[in-house]
Amino acid sequence: MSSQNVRVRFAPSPTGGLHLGGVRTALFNYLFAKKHHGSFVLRIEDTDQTRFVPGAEQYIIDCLNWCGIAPDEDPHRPGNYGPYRQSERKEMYRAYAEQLVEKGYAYYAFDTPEELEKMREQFKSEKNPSPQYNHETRLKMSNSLSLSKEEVEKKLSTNQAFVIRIKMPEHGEIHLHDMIRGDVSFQANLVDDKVLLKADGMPTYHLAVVVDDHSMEITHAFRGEEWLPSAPVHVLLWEYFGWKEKMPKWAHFPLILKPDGQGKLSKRDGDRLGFPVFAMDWLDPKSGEMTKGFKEMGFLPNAFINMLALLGWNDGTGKEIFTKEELIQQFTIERIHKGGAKFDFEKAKWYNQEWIKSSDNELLLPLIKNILHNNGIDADSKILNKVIPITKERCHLLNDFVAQLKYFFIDPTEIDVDAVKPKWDENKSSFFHTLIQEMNNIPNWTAEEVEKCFKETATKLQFKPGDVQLPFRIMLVGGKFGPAVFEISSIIGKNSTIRRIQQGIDLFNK
RNA sequence: GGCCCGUUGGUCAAUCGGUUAAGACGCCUCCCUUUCACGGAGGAAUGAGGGGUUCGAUUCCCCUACGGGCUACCA
Repeated sequence: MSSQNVRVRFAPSPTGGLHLGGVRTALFNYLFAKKHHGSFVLRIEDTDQTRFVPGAEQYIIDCLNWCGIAPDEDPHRPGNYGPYRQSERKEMYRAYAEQLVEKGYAYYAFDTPEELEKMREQFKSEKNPSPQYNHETRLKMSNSLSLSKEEVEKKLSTNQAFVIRIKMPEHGEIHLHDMIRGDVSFQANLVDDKVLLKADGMPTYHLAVVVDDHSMEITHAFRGEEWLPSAPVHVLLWEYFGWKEKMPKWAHFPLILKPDGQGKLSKRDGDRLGFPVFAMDWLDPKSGEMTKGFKEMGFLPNAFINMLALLGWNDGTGKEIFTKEELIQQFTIERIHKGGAKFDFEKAKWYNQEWIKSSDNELLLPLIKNILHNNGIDADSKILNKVIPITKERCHLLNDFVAQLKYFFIDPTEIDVDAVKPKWDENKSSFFHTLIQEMNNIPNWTAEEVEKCFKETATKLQFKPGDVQLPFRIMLVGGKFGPAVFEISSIIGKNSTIRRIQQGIDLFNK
């Protein structure tokens, strides 16, 4: 295979927020394309007009952009294979479907939804709870196989609604080579006569995916495992159209599962367990409901894709932190797992923390500044530059910076009184009074000077510095956390330090 | 029910017939630190079950069990 012309596609339907699993599918496509110097295309599968959600398409593109895996070709940046929305390709599908009917590989079916329902009721049994439209039942239904030529002509000429169904063979096996799973085979007669063209003239996924992958010259078709059962239909279609030689190589990715219980991870699980499932905030235009995204939750895009890539894939060395470039370099479809993986938000946060720790100030500063601003704190960049490096190892999420940084800019609003009060007495009170006086005499307000002053005062009043250091920290910070106290004191300055000590004394004396 | 896919610690997972069955997250202990974290050192914890094949199976095959997906004019 020539590496030059690799073309892969991510083909979501614009029906709502972009799910983790969707992003990972997009990511694997992207990595594969980039590794082989090929093209990554975004195709919008909007053939179900009843499920169309305005804004969802742009949202998907926004998500991919945020992740840093923007497509090379999409509806806004078309290449030579447009249109990139299936709704705009509508005309071509009918001709292909008709072509199949002519060749005898498909047929017209006139059954109404009610009739289909009736059939399913009628043939339903304990042994067969969901009867199919297949070689066993199709002659009992209303279609161009069961009806006379005249009847069919009449229905067609009177514009009676119809669909086109594939006529699955009654014998033989259909083989498929999956890059992850190897050979997979299906009994042809066990697959039903799937609808190819719907009554509204739109194709179903089955027709569209084959026609479009062919006309867009897709070389590798990657999708979630949920598509495996219908893969034989697609393989057959490639054959029936006479395109078998150009059929893309397949790979079906394992599913991302719920952390607890079992089943596919859904948006509901995120709501229930308190973590995001969508890449970015999604505002449903119909319900007005807002669903949290990884971005807004405080994830770095590189951490997000790193985490996703390692959910079901690894390079075999035990390495876990990868830049996007490293992922592109190391990625192979064959090393993707076969089994589904339960999503673990704790591990996801660990990835983010690793990325925060190793990210440069230039990258972090604008993001943090913005988050602080949204929390009512307008932080000075000069101070932020000093303070981010000494607090970032404490943050799993970008939003954690609010708590870790707040006290550098404003006096603490919540003070952990309980950590001090039990051991607070007259002597400590007077120590801090003295400390204020001594501090007033410090000419150069540096961490070293503050520390020296603090310890000398403590010794002078016969305190072990450690006994008064915790109250000092709590006065400045509000709680038992943060970098070295004297460092903090030096950064917030003499005035703020003294003010907070005074406030602390007042509070603890109460 | 049928079809398809899967199954190594709580979770993510390495191993491509021979290992004391890696590593990571989480958890626990200790060290560093008179805060929290980072860092460091330890610890508990894994091959679903049964048959084969083989000198030797986590690894290959079969069966069972379990889990998941699909079974729409949705993708």
